[in-house]
Amino acid sequence: MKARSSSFFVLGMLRLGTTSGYAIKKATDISMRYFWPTSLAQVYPELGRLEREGMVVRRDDSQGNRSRAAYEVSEEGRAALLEWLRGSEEKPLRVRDEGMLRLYFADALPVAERIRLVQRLRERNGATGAELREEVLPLAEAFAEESGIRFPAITARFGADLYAFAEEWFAKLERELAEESDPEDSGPGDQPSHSGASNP
Amino acid sequence: MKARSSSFFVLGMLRLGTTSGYAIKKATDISMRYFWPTSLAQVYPELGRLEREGMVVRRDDSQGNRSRAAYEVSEEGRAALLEWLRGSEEKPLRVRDEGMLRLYFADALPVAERIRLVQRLRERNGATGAELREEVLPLAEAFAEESGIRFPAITARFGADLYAFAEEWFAKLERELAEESDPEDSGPGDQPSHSGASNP
DNA sequence: GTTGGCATGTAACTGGTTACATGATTAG
DNA sequence: CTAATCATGTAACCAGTTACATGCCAAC
Repeated sequence: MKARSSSFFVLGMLRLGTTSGYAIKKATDISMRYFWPTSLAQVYPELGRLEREGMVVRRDDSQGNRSRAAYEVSEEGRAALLEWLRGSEEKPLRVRDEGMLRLYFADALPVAERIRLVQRLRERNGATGAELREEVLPLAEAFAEESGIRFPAITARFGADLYAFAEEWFAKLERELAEESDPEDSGPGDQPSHSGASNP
Repeated sequence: MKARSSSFFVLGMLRLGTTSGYAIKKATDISMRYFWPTSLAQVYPELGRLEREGMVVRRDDSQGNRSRAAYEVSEEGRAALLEWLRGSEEKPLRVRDEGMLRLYFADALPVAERIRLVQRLRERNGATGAELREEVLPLAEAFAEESGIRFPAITARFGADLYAFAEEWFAKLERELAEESDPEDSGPGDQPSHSGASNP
């Protein structure tokens, strides 16, 4: 079996209780899209591959005239998943993000627009954080309660905390840039020294 | 001109003072690889496209027998970059990471191995954080000092802080899991209730 | 009766990586 | 003298996305 992370993604979702391709996509959109977005056009061929490799077994689960497949992870599939989970060398978390690229080049913008850019970046992180906190975390925690499966909730929590951190970080940068460009606006009696190597 | 982020990446790097394709790749490896990894096989064709579109001007910069091209951003190129930097709707920062996938499915592992997985994830974030803190940040700050261009350093700082946060978060999770599975190991007089919805 | 969700799949395209191919110059 | 770095590019491949194509069923 070829070691594609997408295969393990599907395998893992099946082991978590989802049975059909459609269900995998739906469940992912709710809970895992922040760290592993996917599409149906990826899930279906992957299920086919896994079946051919004997990692999953397909069974018909049609309801009346509406066809549906139900997949089950085979013994080999379980073993492969476990082996992958144990896999030792962890590649670094790599982000590839257009927003960060904009930040990197922000010197090209006039000061006021730099601040607006930073503000937008703060807002988008805030929005993602809120989604995770308010929508996916509660669901993941409910799932943990009823099933005893805790790591989906832990993952959601990490996402919520991470994006909250990013939001705060950008909020702080925003304040600092605003203070620099507009010193009179700082608190009463404040000497707005933009000097010392303050945080960002 | 087609709105590919890779075009703006190259455009931006040129505006930052790098002149050749090779130099762009090298500079990226040092400073921006954490948020925008790239390869020569992407940079060269991109430079070609940008030239055909009139965004950059290629000039020969060969040193003796060693050929080298030097690109300069045209007026149109500068305008396009600026427009892109201003571009309003900021797409959410999307991560796609195998490590997080492992975390999500970690319930399938026996407890001791879950902890080891979390430990590995902590370590990889720590390693990336250290690289950013010790290698890229100093360089970016030196560059800021000599050029007045600050946002590369700000970006590096964000990366350093972000990965440090992630490291701490996983360290905390690691401690909590260890305490749960091995209650005698907790501090003297500690009632190791694994109950209350503590952080992760 | 028509919109939206359930359900499955394929085709075309895009963006990116690794490997290949070549050659000059410099540092050890 | 040979390994590393500078320098440019192409070809083959891979993973992922969007768009297309089809049809059932429930809700409004």
